[in-house]
Amino acid sequence: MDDTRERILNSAGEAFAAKGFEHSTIREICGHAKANIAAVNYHFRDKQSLYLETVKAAHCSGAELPDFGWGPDTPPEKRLFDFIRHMMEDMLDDDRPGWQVPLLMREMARPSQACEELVRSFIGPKFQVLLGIVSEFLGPTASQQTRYRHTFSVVSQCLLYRFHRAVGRLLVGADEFQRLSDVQQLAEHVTQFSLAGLRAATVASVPELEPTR
Amino acid sequence: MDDTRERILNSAGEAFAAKGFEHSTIREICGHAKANIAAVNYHFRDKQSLYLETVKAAHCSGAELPDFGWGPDTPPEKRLFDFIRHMMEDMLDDDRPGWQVPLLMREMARPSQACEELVRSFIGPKFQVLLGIVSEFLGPTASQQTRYRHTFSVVSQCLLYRFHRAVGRLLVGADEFQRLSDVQQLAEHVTQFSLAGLRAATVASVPELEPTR
DNA sequence: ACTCGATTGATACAATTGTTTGAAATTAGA
DNA sequence: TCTAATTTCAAACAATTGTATCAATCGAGT
Repeated sequence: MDDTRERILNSAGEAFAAKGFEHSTIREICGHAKANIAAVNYHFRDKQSLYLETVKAAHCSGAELPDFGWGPDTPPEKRLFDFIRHMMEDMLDDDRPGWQVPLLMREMARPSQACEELVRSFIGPKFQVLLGIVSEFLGPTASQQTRYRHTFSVVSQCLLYRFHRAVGRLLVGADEFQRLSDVQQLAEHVTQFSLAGLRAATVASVPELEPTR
Repeated sequence: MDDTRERILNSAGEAFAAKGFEHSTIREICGHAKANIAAVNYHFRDKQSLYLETVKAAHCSGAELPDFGWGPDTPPEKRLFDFIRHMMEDMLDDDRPGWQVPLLMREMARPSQACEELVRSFIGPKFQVLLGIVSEFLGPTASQQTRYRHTFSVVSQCLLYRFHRAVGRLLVGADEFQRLSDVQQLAEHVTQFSLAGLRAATVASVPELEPTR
């Protein structure tokens, strides 16, 4: 029965997500998992490999690309909002069970060896979806650089409220920051802000079609 | 002669900036500073206090609010661009001497006890400047929440290229990401994108001027 | 029931690290 | 020059941590 492996993986996930790699000790992980110290050496090789397996498990069982129920006639505005809203929910909903998302956030904040596969199999696909949506706004004439820049401009707004939470709280006060982090309102704001930016880029790239739209 | 203190502070700054708090050892710091191990106990109290002093020194001697030479008639568009451009230069210019900025970036990425004063005396003032510029666009009727949200939307775009550099490189390729990180072009893009978002908010807050879409 | 591989368990090991200590050396003031 | 405070130095301490060892235990196939 390979139950021990699972227990350790789970306990390690919690520990790594809560306290990071360095501050998590094998003894504590195994203690919480009711396993022997040597089990981590047997089932995994060492602490580093255990961490890699943990990250891998996180983005496998973790949040997957959801089916938004988009049809071919779903307007890009709605796609953009859905995507942003989904991303916000994933990142900002704190009282959600599971260590997976927090662990991935931690890995993103200070990338290690595990980041490469994380991007390839988790972040990358999502990025491509957003890149597609953004490209619908920019049109076929936009350069790849332009597409990238605008996509980054959109995601960056989502990332801030998670990755600079501490700074945000100190800047505007904890309670105000909490209010600002309301997923629905935040998604609406980011969508509106980004829509304007995207449409402006479209206009700018086709100078002869100036304002009157 | 209190030269040893300075040498240790400098050496510690380099180490903390390069490898972080946990991976920097007192022995290595003192070795590089040609000081005795016990000197850090004598001049500072312990490793933690040394780190706090290092961060403090970083944002004191580090980048200060520059004089942009703005006059009372400087248009907010130019102020916005100047601010963004300055922020980009501070964060993205890698081959600049000094460990100060990298250390502050590290502290922002994973805030510790030192973050509080960092925000108060370094980030806060800059944030207020941008908040003022943004408010010029939004007008006096905008709520405080709206001001905050738009300010965050602007800064977030700047932060991404520094704090998610590793992910960005993996997403679009190292060379492409390098090209995307060109300060001048990037500042222009973020300014354009943000200008559109800010102007759209202004329009939206005055419903009777709705665009005929 | 027996055997062999897989798994678990208690313990020891080696290395690192932050911190402390107390004596020596240096410096500054009278 | 003498003295007292400041600063440096080498060494050791205590605690932690990842890893390795090797015997004990378990489980399934024969």
